[in-house]
Amino acid sequence: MGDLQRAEQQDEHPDDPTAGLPPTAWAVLGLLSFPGERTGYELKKWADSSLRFFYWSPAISQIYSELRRLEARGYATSRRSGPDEPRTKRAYTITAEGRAALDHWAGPGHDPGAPVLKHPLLLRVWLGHLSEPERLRTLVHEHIARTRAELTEVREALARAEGVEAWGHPQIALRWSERRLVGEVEQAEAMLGDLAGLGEAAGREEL
Amino acid sequence: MGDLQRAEQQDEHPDDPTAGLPPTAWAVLGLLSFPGERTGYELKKWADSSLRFFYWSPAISQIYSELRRLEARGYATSRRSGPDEPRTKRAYTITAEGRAALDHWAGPGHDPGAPVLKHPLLLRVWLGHLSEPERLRTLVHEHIARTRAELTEVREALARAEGVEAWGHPQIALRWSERRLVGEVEQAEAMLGDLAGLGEAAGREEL
DNA sequence: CAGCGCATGTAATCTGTTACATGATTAG
DNA sequence: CTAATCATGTAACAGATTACATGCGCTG
Repeated sequence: MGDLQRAEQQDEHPDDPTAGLPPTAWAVLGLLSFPGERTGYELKKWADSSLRFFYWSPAISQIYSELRRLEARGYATSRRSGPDEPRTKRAYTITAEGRAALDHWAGPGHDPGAPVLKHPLLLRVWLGHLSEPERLRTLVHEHIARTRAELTEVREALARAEGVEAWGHPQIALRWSERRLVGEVEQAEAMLGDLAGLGEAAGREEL
Repeated sequence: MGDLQRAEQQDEHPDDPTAGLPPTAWAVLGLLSFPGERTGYELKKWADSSLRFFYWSPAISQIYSELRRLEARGYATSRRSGPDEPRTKRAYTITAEGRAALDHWAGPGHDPGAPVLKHPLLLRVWLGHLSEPERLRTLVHEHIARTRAELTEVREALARAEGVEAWGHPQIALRWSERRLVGEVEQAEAMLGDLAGLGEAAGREEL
């Protein structure tokens, strides 16, 4: 919106410890805030199986670099796998400073910001005058199929989360995602109706 | 998903004229595909008032650079305002090549790609163990208010589009956005219920 | 004439992806 | 033994934003 002239300064006080980290860093640190230590690779899988439903999944290389950055800031520490474990891997743990920073980030006086949606299908529909009506309908059907597939993935994730102690909030996020995807299918179906309506109107004119 | 190892090659044939342009460029070119010429500034306002509801609004400086790129490719031409008009402005028009490229982009054999959602509120809910329950509920309420405000904006845009000839597809996209925002409010309200459920469970344990 | 909105653009920077390199372990 | 998967990283690049600079025209 209003960035025609000015950036709308998310007024960060100069000593705001929340400043200077992109949302991805907070997401990664958030992943670490659950009990236990984990490697970049594990984090990526976690992100793929839950974060991505409401907040996209960063590339693995980015996760590695965010982890290094968090460690540089003292928000996390890492440990190479000992000789007991077979593999050369590096596991990260959140530090007390990291927790404090996260708490501050989650605290009041800090607006989460508006959601961003990039929906390529809708871009295509919006420019629908460029496509064959048939083509457009196919795209919408494919989208419905893709969304249904995602829905079963969410439900699987939900089943896995069911009953795990202290996972209340992640579960709520997954339930939200489930409802959202159900809505997405309904909205796509409604749009199919609208598209048919357009076709009819055009058809009538041709008579 | 699958980008742990490999990029999932959107197999672009080497001579695909669709290749080499980011989605934003197509969105801008799409904006130009509607009759008439327009300036970067106008494009930005257009994007803010409709594109952004389903496909985010690029920064004004990016619009300017995309326009220059499109012109360099021969997909658009520009014209400085004549002495008749008061202001020094540059208006862009799509060329025949631009239309051809857009048609190809919109054509078959070219997957629009999956929608991307970045929902900071859900990131916060997901990490809800870091916040006071009260704080979380406030955030959700603020989000509902913001969404309702957006909803009236969509409806205004829809009212403006109503009746304009040949705006059928943009209208459909706006109607989709309207339904989506209605869903967003419902889902946020449902989540409020889930959050209350968590609180109750915790409350019971404390008895 | 001061200030705001219109209008265009450049430079620096940051975020994030893709491609590539490397090696170890495990399943068939 | 070989292929797949695990695991970590680097380098180059692309996409996008922010900050900054500039100037005109209109309104009060």
